[in-house]
Amino acid sequence: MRNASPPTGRTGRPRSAAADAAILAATRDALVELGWSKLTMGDVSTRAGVAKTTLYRRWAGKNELVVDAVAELFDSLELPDRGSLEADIEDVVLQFAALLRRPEARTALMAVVAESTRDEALRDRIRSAIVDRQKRLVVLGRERAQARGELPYEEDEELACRTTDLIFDVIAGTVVHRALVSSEPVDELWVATFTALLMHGLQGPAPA
Amino acid sequence: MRNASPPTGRTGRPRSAAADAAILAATRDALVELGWSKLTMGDVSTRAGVAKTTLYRRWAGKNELVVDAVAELFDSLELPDRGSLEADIEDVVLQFAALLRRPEARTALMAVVAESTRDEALRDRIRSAIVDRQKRLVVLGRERAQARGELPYEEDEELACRTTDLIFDVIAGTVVHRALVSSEPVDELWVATFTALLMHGLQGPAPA
Amino acid sequence: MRNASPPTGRTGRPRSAAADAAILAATRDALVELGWSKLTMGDVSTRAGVAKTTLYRRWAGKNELVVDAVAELFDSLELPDRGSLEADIEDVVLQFAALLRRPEARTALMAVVAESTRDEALRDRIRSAIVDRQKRLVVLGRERAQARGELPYEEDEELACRTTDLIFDVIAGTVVHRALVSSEPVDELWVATFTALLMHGLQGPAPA
Amino acid sequence: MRNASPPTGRTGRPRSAAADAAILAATRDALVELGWSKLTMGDVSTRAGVAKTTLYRRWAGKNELVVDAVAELFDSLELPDRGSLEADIEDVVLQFAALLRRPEARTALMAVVAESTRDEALRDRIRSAIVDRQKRLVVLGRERAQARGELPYEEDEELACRTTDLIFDVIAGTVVHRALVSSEPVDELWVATFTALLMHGLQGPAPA
DNA sequence: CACTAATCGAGACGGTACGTCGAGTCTTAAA
DNA sequence: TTTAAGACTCGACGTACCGTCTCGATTAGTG
Repeated sequence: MRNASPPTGRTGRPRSAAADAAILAATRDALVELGWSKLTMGDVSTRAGVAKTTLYRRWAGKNELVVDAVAELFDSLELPDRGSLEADIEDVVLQFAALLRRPEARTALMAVVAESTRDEALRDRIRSAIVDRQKRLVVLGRERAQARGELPYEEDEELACRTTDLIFDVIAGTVVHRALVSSEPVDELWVATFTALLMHGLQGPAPA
Repeated sequence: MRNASPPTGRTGRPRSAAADAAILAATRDALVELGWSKLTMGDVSTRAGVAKTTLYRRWAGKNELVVDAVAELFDSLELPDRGSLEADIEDVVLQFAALLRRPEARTALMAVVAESTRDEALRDRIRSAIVDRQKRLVVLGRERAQARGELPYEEDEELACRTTDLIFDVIAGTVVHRALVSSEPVDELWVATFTALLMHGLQGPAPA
Repeated sequence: MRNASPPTGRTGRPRSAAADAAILAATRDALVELGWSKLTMGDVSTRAGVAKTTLYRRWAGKNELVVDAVAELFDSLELPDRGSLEADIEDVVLQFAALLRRPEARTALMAVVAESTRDEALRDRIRSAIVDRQKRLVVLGRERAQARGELPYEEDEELACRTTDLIFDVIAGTVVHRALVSSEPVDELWVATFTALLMHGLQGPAPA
Repeated sequence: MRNASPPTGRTGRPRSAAADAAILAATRDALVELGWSKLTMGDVSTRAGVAKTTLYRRWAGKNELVVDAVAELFDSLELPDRGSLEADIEDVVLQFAALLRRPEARTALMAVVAESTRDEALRDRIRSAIVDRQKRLVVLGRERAQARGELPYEEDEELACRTTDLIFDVIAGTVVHRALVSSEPVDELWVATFTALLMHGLQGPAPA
């Protein structure tokens, strides 16, 4: 998530640390008000009280800036222990849905994914700044469920990893699709139905 | 999927039907070569051998044009009868994954969804041109499975409808997330695993 | 001043005579409201309640249309017999100044002259529709002055002609320059001063 | 003749001085080749090797740009001392006629005057950039003639001023009308005749 | 009376230029 | 060396008119 550092030399005026924070906050504000496509670098720099050059010295462009500005929103997701796997899933799905109701998150997430379809570096940045960071939730949920005896321990390391990825894609993908593509509400009724489906899927015989 | 019709009645030179087709084809070509963000209206009009004004007379902007251009790609999806629900699902998931490997589809789909987060009209257009049209596949698959005895008949009309929506979001969302967000391949092994999960989920007790 | 006639054939629907008048009137109205540069053919056709094709069937373009629309304004100039050459000149200069206060005349005259600097045909059209037509005033004034004994008869035909042209250029040019370039008022005091200058010039010895 | 200055004070990159000259030169070139009505801002910017925005940052539009570009052509007019008022006038009239034979001058002068009939600011700009600047020639000619004893000293300041204006309008207006409206050549014969007329006019009794 | 041929309105068509906006870079002086 | 300020080049935007074209619908005179 870190952006390019000063070239290394130690002399000269040091970079303002406050500027970084101001820029990211300004970016989020602008996303809320304007959305991705109408957000401009000039506007962000004005809001942050910073020159455009300062901004370009730290981020390569709009995409990189927005990924960084948005990524930390996803860090707010947590997995409180609700006592059962089913309850844990419902909880995190509702948190995720709430996050996707924030305009800066919904608009930015889809936009950077769209850009990343033609930009390898951006794809990596998204994967490391967002995807991989949130897989921790799936791993943690599985461990708790195993400790509770709700799920068996999986000894095949690679199979466990594939299952983690699958579950992550099913949960995140389904919620995003429901909220942003189908444009339907992610309410408690729907979450309960979805979670039930997922629970049954997970409790079936071990996948191939 | 139809764009705005000529406002008035019968007089005046009629709109060229050929232009519509040429413009949509040019749009898809441009998406392949340039991607969403570098696609320009001027370039599309040039490729189509059409004046820019002709293009704006028929579509309000880039978003609307691209939704129409891409929507018909999705019409190529079919649900051949493979003899079992599981096989049918695997088949259509692979088709969908193949579609998402086409650059014009992957870049455009996410981009218009991103734009739609701030544009009610665009959201409706996406829903009617893409989402609702492809739900037919889920409905058809369910009917075949019921005919085969794989799934029970559901008498509660509204419940059936909610289930259709859920399954659609799970399948489409998961595949899109795997392919475009996680950036992992949708290969036969993964499809089999995912389908197995889904089958177990469906065969569990009726959802709430 | 006449515009292109129907190709010669006698059959077919004849051109509407009313349309011509409506178009020229609409052109003058538009000149008053918009000035030369913002006058558009489409706007004129709308004002005249006529299709654009009808307009182009009769005039080649904006320049030709405006010359015709404006030329007849200049026909309103007259040379009443005020009893002396000096009084006659003052009278016609004031008339001309009044004409140049009309917005459609001031804007159109200069504009078509500007266009004519690069368009031989337009130059001819201006000369025949405006310049030559108004020289009659100079000729008439000279004849009256000669009858009164204010000016000698000139027997050299060609010299008389050159003198007519010179006086026309001096009067028209000076008034136009005062009104439109220097942007100063052409009031009675100025007219008296100018006429006095001109009278002395004319009463000097015969030019070379 | 100066165009709008940078609004604020001292910070930021200063405007390129070279650009100003390049743009004005390019404008004159374009006027020669294309004439007023086919001159485009985009073309001027290309010729000058400058971005269109740079051009608009300095001039409000085509009119203002052309006035500035043409004004300095008029600065080339000079009043050499030929020994008599009559000879001085003949000389400057011939210079002015030569200037009006240059395509960029003839087309642009009339065009901006035409535009100025509907634009107060442009009228002022023409007056200050062209009219007032060239009146110096009349003033200088009068002073020389007075020194030679050809003309009396005028003590009434305001009357002298009005006379200066009148002579300027007579000379400039007549020559322009001859050259551009009547479309007749301004040759030595015509100039001699015109100058003779003017000399007699000036030597008559003092105007009212 | 039907036929013929040019007219009429409406408005879509391919173009060209408009004047504005944003991207990303560069050049100042100040810190 | 970074900073704020702002001018720079470039390229796309969406609009406005241009002058042409294609329609269906009127109008005459002619056959």
